[in-house]
Order: sequence, then structure tokens, then C-alpha cells
Amino acid sequence: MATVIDREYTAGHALGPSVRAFGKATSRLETGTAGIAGQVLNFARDSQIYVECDEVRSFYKVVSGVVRTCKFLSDGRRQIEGFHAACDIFGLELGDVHRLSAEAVSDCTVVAYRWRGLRRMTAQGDQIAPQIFGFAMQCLERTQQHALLLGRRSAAQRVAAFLLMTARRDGDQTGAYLAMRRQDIADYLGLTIETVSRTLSQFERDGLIALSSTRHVILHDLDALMVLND
Amino acid sequence: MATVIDREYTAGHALGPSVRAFGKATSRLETGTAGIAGQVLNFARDSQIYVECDEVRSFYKVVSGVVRTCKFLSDGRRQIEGFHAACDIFGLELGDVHRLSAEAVSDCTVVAYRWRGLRRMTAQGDQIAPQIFGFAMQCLERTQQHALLLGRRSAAQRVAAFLLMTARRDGDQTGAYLAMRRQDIADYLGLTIETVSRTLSQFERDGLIALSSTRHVILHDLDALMVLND
DNA sequence: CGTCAAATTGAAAGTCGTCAATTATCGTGG
DNA sequence: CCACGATAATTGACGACTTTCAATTTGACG
Repeated sequence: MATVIDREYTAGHALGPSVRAFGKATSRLETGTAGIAGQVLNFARDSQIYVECDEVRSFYKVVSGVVRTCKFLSDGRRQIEGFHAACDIFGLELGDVHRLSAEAVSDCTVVAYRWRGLRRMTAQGDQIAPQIFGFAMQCLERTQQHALLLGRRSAAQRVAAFLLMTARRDGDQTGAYLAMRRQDIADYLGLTIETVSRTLSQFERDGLIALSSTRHVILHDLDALMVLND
Repeated sequence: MATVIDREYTAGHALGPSVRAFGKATSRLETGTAGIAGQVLNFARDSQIYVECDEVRSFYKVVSGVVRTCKFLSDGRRQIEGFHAACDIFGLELGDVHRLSAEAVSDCTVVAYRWRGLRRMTAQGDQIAPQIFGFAMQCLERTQQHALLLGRRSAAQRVAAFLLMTARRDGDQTGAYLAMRRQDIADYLGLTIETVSRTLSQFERDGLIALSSTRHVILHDLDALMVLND
């Protein structure tokens, strides 16, 4: 386990789809000579993409599968900072060492874009920055949202928010596929695996959801789940 | 209360000190024609600098005093996302409306730098981006740290981390001046005011700290406080 | 010195974590 | 394809930590 299954190298996987939202300012990156070529990598479930303190060589975009970025605590516990699915960017750093680890939640494919920290990047031309800035800010917004969840929400609210987030990501508001294990969910929500499990069971008893399998959740009462949040 | 005491306008308060860390890449901003002029503003304690959903007109740098950025929940509770002291940047947004509110913890002076979202900014030239990117990433790192605190730490660990953070910010490792009220600390740490108070009292009984006044904390046993964390 | 807000302290309740046992699911090999 | 073992998930009982509610003390400011 925990091994890279293979690494394929391509010359022209330029930063694409997830970028459009920023409009004209980024188009140069997609078409111009300054476009960043990516390197396609495949990782097996539970393998490490990079670990804390690794030198920063790239940032990444998910093509398929799900990635978790996380931090390990001295007492053995783990905090998952975020899950990253198709088109999401992760691993962008200001400094030259990673402050988190990144691991494959499922078998997954990512594209690595050369990136060695702000200083060296800007030395070759500033053109890259606006787009990267957008990625950084999106990441910031998600993290702020996450901090709010961890700081001021009950277990039920956290699990509800997680289900809604997952359903939204799937583009399907009535069902969610949980690519990760219960322990991952717990470590993301700052709860224990037992509390996550109990909360899901309670939601099911209350008719808010149905667990058609461990990994597939049907959301029956979106309103009730949303009321639990802001 | 909650009013701006006065607003002074200056022509040349360019982005300065906190920027140097990024080296050459940013010097253009400080000296070149593209330098951003700031507007000096003063705010009275508890007044609002901007509120959630306000249109974004600027981002800010603290000159003196302390600012809190926070979010209000439907149940009346509040989560403070961060405290910002001299030289800190706050209020930088990707979109065109603020997602948090910013308020003066103490009487304070800030510099506002014109900023209306990524799109309009980059339209006038990309040169600004690398420096701003640095601000965004610093903000991200702090928020990630904060999320870790909220997700995986006990009340004692949170309060200890807060004291160490405050002492570090003051540049004095043996004492910390708490510019904010207990309620602010509680809302930052995701605790209640009573728990914060009790924890501080317990630290004092254990000889870890001394509360020379409500606002002044003397740190007697830095090691013990640090052991509580990572 | 008096008033009001802020901070502290106490007691009780509730939520979530811990530990343990059971059940379900997945992966592998027969 | 089924059986088995290992891993994951669920459930229950109990306990710890934090919150809630209430009362008291401290401190700031006129």
C-alpha cells in the first residue's frame, strides 16, 4: 500500500477549466507562451502525494478521485484540512516547504504544475500571479468556512454541513457519495468516528437521510439539514 | 459608540514594512510608479471598519491598535476569524463583497489600499499581484493554524496557544497585553467566556501565569504552556 | 464614592469522547 | 462463487469536559 502506481508525463496539460471563472485576466495562461505545462500523476488509495516538510516542487490540480490535505499531531491524531475533488487546486504554498501532507483518499489522478515558492516564481515573470492568487483566495475562503464550522457548530451541524457540501460537489442535491472513510470525515469535522456514525444514524432515524450503503447517502430533507446551519 | 472618529487622507502612504519579507519581487511596488497609495483612517473602539456584504473598496493594513475580523451567526453568536495588529493585512477579498466584518478592538489607525476584486485589479496591470499573493497566503496560513486549533485542541490548549501567540506578537516572550475583552478571546477560540476565565484562573493557580491586571498576563512557565501544544 | 459593565466563580446539565462489544463490509484465496 | 479473515462501521454504557444559568466580585469611569 501507499505507493504511486504510475507516473505519466505529458507536455501540454495546461491549467484549464477551473480557471475560467476569473475571466480574461487568466486566458493568457491557457493560450500564451507563459502557459504552465502540467505533469499527470496517478496515485493509489492512501498513498502520499507529498508530506509535511517536503520541499515544494509543484502545486496540483485534481483530475479525478479525491485528495485529502492533513496535518498529524504529536498525539497521533490527525486534522484533515480539506478534501479536494476534480478541478480543485491544492498544495499551493508561500514558502518552500509543505506545511501539510497530501494523500489520495481514492485512487486518483492529479496534474502537477511546477511551483517553487513565490520568490523564484516571480523572478521569471509576474504573469502567473493573478491566476494563482485566485486559487489562493478560494483556498482561503474554504478554510475560513471550515474554521467557522469547527469553532461554532455542534456535531449534528457539522455532519449536516458536510453532507450538503459533498452533495453540492457531486452536482446532485439529493444524494452524496462519500469517497472517504468515516475516520476521514471525523478528522475533517473535528469529531470522533463514533460521533459521526451516531449522528448519521440519528439523521436516518429522523428521516433526514437514508444510507443506501455505507458510502451512498440519500438526502431526503434538504431543508432540515440546511436549517441546522447558518 | 461605534463611530469613526475621523478620517484623514494622505497621498503617499505606500505599502511598506510588512512587505520586505518577499524580497526583490515586491520592491517595484514600493518604489515604482505602480506603487499603491494608501488612505489613513482612524476608528474608535468597537466601531465597524466594514461589515459583511459591504462592497469591497479596499484592503487594509493596521498601523496601530487591534482589529478583529468576524462573522455573526443567526443565533447571535459570533466567530472571530482573527485579530490583526500593527503591520497585519486584513480585508483582502477575491470577490467584490466582504465575507466578514471588521471592527476595531481598540482605538486604531489603519491604511486602506484601493482594491476592488481580482478582475478589476488585474485589468490595470498584473504587477500588483505577487505582493498581494503573499498577503493572501499569509492569511491562509494563519487561518489553517486557527482551524487546527479549533478542531483538535482542548480549552487549556487553546488558551495557552492564544497567550503564546499574543506574547509573540508583542515581541515579548514573558508577558502579553490583551487588547481585547474576554468575550473576544472566547469568540476567537470557539469557547465561552466562562471557560476562558476559568482556564486563565487555573493557569494562575498552577503557577503558569500571573494576571497582574485583567489585561496584563505574565507568562511564568513558557515551556509548560508550549507543551500543551503540538 | 456610586454606578454599570466586565470578569470571575459555583452548581447543574448536556454534549461529545472513551472504551468495549457487536455487526457489517471489503479483499483475498480456495 | 463462496468462505474466511481483516478492516471498517455501528451501537451501548460510562465519564470527562465544556456549556449554561445564576450569583458574586472586580474594575473602570464619571
